[in-house]
Amino acid sequence: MKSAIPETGVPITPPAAGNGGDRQETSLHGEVLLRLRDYVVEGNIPEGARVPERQLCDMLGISRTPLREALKVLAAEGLIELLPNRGARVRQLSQRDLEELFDVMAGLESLAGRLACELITDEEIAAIERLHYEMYGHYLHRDMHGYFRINQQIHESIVAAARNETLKTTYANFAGRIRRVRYSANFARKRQRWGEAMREHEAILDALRRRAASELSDILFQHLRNKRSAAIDHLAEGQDAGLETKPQGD
Amino acid sequence: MKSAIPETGVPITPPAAGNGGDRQETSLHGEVLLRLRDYVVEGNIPEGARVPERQLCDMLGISRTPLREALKVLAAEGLIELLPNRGARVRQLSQRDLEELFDVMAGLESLAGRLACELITDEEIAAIERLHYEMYGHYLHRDMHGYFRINQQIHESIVAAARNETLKTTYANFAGRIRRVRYSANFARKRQRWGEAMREHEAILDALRRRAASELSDILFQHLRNKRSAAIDHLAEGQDAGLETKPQGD
DNA sequence: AAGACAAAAAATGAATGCAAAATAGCTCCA
DNA sequence: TGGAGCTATTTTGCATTCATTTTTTGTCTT
Repeated sequence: MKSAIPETGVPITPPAAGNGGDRQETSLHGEVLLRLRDYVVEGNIPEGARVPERQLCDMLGISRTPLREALKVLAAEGLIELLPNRGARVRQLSQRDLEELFDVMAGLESLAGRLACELITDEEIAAIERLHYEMYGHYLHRDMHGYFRINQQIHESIVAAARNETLKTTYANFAGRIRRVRYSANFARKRQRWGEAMREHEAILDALRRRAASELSDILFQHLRNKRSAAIDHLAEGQDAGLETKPQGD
Repeated sequence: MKSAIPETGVPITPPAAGNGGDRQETSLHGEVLLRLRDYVVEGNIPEGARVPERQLCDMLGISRTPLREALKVLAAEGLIELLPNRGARVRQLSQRDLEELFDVMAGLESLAGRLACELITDEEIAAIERLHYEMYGHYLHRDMHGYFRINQQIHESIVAAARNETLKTTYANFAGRIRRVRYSANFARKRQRWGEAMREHEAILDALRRRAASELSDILFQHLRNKRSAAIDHLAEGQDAGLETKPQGD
């Protein structure tokens, strides 16, 4: 068997027992969609690898119909590619694709900041401040993992403060697309960039406190632009060195 | 028959003859997707109306499998809703939904402007200038339809100048979602707003000439924000007056 | 022995079939 | 006469089946 998929599969619903989780998710195909999306996003399938439907069906314990529906949706989301008569592959992101994705993310966060300034409460800002100082602590301790976790929380808080569900959903979609590279692009050794990022975050917080929408928008865009450069650089190095974007646990 | 769909249906492929169009689009489901998307976007199905699968199948001359795949994709795109066990409905956009969508569009155009400033050529700017003056002509002649057509071309040119296919696709997606309301939201009577819009467009062009990215970003956002207000106002009036968003030809 | 052709096997795309859920239609009762 | 409850029809969700297309494998030719 030349399977490209590691055998991590667990059937979706223990064949006929009540589904243990309280997730009221109806419809098999919806469940399949969630499962498959996570499965792809988390990098369980090698990029560009062909993914036989049958195998996924066996893995998920379903028939091809709902699976194919889910695949179509994932393709529309940009996570996978569907080649006519030749099956599905995990979409391979070129450097250009990544640049584009980062830029769109930058635009979305920039927008989020702008909108957030309109209605954000003092409490929300205070919460972000707390996250900021927590992140600063991780920075001082050189705790990369903790830093990144809080960093994401800050950005998500800003998106949440924009009070725009459509934006939030779109943001989450794009975040999912680049999640795998994001992991590997933690500019691990770029100490200098790290310091820069901290300063940028201070500027973000400052602009947010003053509700300076336009300014915050600029800062966020530039911040993400810099992140993009760091990620692309890191990735390019990694590729040159032959390092694959290996999936790594959360 | 209580059909909600007007009988405009033409089978996708003249049953067994070679497909007349040179559109090499393979795969029935892809064709169905395009057809159905247009069909929905153009407002052929009343909002919120239930749409039996069978009827769409008959209309398109296909079986339910590819149709359902297309429906799932359209749902993921936000054009329709899929209620479990209760079929598909054309998504009804609340006023809040529209506000959110307009804001996201504003963010995307704002981003497009910012990016465009980085690489746009003098020729591209000249082309936009030509469009601008053409639009100005329509403005002077109070030719609403022509004005709007060129207006869209200008905005699309800016998005194109951003040189970001991902952005372009995303933009197109959102544009499709609000297309039906856009038509009806031509702030038809708002002469004052029209003049404002023209002035904003001049500012856009000015910033673009100077490649003033940040400034252009602000102007575009504000421009779209104003458009949003006009659209929402108009729509609210229309609803009060009981005017439905009736589809109108291109 | 290498490449080309052909047949077999497998995978995809779409249609059909079947069970469960929802809607409608109808009867019966207050 | 109006409404609650039950039955019948329709509709949805998923599995299965069938027809093409692709891929693989084996053989033959040069």
